[in-house]
Amino acid sequence: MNPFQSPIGTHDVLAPESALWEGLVATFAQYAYRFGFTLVLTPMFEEVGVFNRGIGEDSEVATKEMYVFQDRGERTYALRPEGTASVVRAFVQHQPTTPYKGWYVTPAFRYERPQAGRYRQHHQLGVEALGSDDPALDVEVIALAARFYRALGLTRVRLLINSMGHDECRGRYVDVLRGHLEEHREQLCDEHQRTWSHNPLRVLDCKKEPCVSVTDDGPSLPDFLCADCASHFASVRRGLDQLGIESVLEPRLVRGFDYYTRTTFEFVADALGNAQNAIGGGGRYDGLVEQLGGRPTPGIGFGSGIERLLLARAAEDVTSPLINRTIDVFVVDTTGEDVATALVDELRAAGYAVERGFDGRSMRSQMKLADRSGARAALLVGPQELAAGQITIRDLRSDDFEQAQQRVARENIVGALREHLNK
RNA sequence: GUGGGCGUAGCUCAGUUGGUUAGAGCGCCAGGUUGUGGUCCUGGAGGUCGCGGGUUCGACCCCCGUCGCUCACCCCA
Repeated sequence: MNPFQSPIGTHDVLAPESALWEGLVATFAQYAYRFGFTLVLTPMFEEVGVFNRGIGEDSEVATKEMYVFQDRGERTYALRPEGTASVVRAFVQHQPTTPYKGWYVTPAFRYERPQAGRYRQHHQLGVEALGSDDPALDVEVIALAARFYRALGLTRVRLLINSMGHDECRGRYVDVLRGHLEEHREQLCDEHQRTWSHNPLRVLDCKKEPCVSVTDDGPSLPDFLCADCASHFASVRRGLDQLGIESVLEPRLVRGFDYYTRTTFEFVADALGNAQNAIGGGGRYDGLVEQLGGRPTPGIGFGSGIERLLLARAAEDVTSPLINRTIDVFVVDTTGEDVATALVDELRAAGYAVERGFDGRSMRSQMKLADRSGARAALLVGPQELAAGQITIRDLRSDDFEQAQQRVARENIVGALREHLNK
């Protein structure tokens, strides 16, 4: 066994799998750009308050899952457990003009026991839109996610949606819910018998039978929306309908972070049979900017887990690569005269992806490498070519030795290769 | 944090009641073809059998501990 390996719950990603990551991120960048979002980069760690103020001091993530540490200056930091809080902190710090729309891709860290689709370091891509409470913006954010998933080739994805209202709606609901839970507290599962009073919304998330039936009979969140929130929610749903994006009202959907207000949503991949089938989620957080010290500013965003998106693609047997990472040409040089060194440089300058043999390997050996590289053509330089000032272009997709290769003058190689590859 | 399964070559895995030098397939390297890949043939490299302790004349195998992987609960992406 090696003395070192990647930490628990983390993974190295090498080719060819890494090409899927590249393709996924490139696709997301393309869609974010189309939707008017610009890239935002923030530190991977923040003062711990940035995170636990927003997501809730006593949420699961804040209490037991954060990677908290002290630096040498005895400041207390945490590795980011999710993407939103950092972007909002940066928004408050720099005060860009609104509406501000940023997209990101980032690792996220949570200290938990790993299992399928759940890691201590996972990766999210997402967007945040700040400075507008227009329901059309909610629709844009959700549509971006939906269009992106479709571009990945995912078809068995459902959108669950709910509205939590603003503080007052939510407060009234929580009061009534707490009352209901108190009446039926003996019927709750063991864990929630202890915690129902502290955070009643969490009971809605519980999948155990007793809690499910108690909350089924209880008050429903959408019934408590004020006129404004109800009409906002109706507009969001109407906008989604207009775009042909199907959404399923899920009154129990409250999500894990405390900062959510009004629109909340979650995308689940039905192809993932296990419990980790949420591939993305998000919502509005109209109070978060203020909580992090800014002027009252509404906002909405979503985040999506890269690992789960890839698992969902695999589960749906989607095989499109999203991006091509095979090389174009492989240079085989058996002269020992460094012909390849200048040749590959010239070809690369012309825009080709080029690999070559090293270590003075035999022609047979280098041809094997050429084949394995996936290159469409090999360029051969041996003593004969060197003496004649020529290069042999060898087509690697052909099995006809005579037809498959031609000699061209060294100085015409770029043009000849271009012509050859275009055939 | 709790529970199940599993740790043997780069990968996927065999390994007899505990008995000489731990094997296979794939992959890798070289050769057959001193200038030609993808097929075929031959050869080679590569292992502290996760780690530590114990039982035994003898341990990959049995026992204890530990670390890791994995799956599930919980929660989430």
